[in-house]
Amino acid sequence: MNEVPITQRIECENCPLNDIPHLRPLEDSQRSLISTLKTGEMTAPAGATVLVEGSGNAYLFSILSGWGFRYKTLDDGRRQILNYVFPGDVIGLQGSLMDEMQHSIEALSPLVLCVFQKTDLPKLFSNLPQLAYDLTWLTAREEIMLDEHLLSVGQRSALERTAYLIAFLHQRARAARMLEGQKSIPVTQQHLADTLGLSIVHTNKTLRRLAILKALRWEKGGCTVLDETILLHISGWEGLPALKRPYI
Amino acid sequence: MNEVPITQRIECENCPLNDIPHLRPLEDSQRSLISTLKTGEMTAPAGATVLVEGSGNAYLFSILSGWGFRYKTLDDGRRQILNYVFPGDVIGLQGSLMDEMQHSIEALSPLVLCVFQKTDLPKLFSNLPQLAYDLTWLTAREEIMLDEHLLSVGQRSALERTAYLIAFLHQRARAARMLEGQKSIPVTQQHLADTLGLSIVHTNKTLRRLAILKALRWEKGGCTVLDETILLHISGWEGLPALKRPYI
DNA sequence: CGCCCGGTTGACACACCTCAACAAGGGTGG
DNA sequence: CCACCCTTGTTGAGGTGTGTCAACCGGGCG
Repeated sequence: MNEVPITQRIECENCPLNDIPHLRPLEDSQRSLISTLKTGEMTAPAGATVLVEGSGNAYLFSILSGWGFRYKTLDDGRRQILNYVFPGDVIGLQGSLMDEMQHSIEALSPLVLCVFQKTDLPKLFSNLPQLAYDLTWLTAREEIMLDEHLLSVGQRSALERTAYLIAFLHQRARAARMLEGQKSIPVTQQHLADTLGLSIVHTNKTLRRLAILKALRWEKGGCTVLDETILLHISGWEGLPALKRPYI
Repeated sequence: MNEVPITQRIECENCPLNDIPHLRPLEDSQRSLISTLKTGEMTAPAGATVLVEGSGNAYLFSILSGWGFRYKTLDDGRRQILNYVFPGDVIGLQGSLMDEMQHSIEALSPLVLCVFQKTDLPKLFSNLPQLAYDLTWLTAREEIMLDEHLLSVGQRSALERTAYLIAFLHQRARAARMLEGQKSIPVTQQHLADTLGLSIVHTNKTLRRLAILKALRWEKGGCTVLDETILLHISGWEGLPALKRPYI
């Protein structure tokens, strides 16, 4: 499933990321430089494993469309979902900077990925300092999200934690314009449980409490946020900083 | 306590970091360039808060000596320790890249910090691509550690988690040459509890179990690892990748 | 039709939390 | 020098949040 043919189809001028208001627009000169680095595209169906822990993959990807998640597993199968990935996110950087990936990535919905060669990374730092800066910015932003997840799993109760997670996914998805047309967040309760560090049964009961509070509605294969204010209030989370983020 | 006088005392050629074998040595040209960016030094006594969540600090620091930790708190006082910082680590990058810090940093032992101006960061990316690359490398490494912490807090049992944390601190401290002369890890059980997401009482009982297994010994104000193999075995952790890491 | 997957619910178990009391230092002030 | 307090660590008893087990439901799909 990692062997999907790589072909270039979308030109960078028509990149779907250009239309997402949450992303800081690229200058034309930057875009043309990026387009020289772009190797091609890759698609992955929902449920596919895009990157595998322990592998030393040769590519760096930027997500053009779709949902996915990063995770690690223990030997006996316990799985921790670390974070979710959205259009504009860069994945595979670990495999490019270090020798191998320390986590895996799986598609939640069909993914379209923009492919770069990991060997171009030093070139990017030498020739495109602004893009290198953006890349570091994105990595620092990932750290901010992980910090909040860790605070959540370590200190918040099941109800607080679940409210936080749903609000987090809602904010990120909305920023990426992925909830237009009443679309819901495409996760199973097992995904949420593995993110929260809770059992699936308790996750279910906690979600029902939030549904009774009219904070969300569970639909087949996903959930829809009805009242983000309640979720933020329950979790005591302030929400993501409203920064225009760069992309590559 | 954030107002310790800033003065330059140590020349970069005599930087204590040069002597730590775990760090990839700088080339002379790099070191001289860094020395032009170095603004001075700052010291902080044990227990001092070096950086505060929500502040937009003007500096970027590299740790020359001492132990510290990063943490976040909830409104009602619950605290989650996110990670520990060691000599060679860079802190304050969030305040430099974004508007403000999303976490605080406190000194566990007296800290000596090397101070850089945050406004020099774009200059560093433009003029010193290798150092910018190293900075990104360090950020990616921080992400790897956070991923493992999250896996730990989310999925591992109290015993597994505690074993992991002690082994982790031991490996990092040893790499930084901070355990020479029978020195122990200078944390209280409250620190460990706040890292593990456990109560202090249960942390105490779990540490005693590990002590009975002869994996560690608790001493006044810290712990000493007696048998790292046991800790790794209990936690099912493979240890930190043995990479020579860069520093700035 | 029948199977499988995802979601729901109740009963019960247990890992971990809270409360509480105490011990051993270390620091400080008289 | 002692007296006192505060911090840190230790231990027991009992409570609870969350896990485990198990049964069932509905829909999608072969």
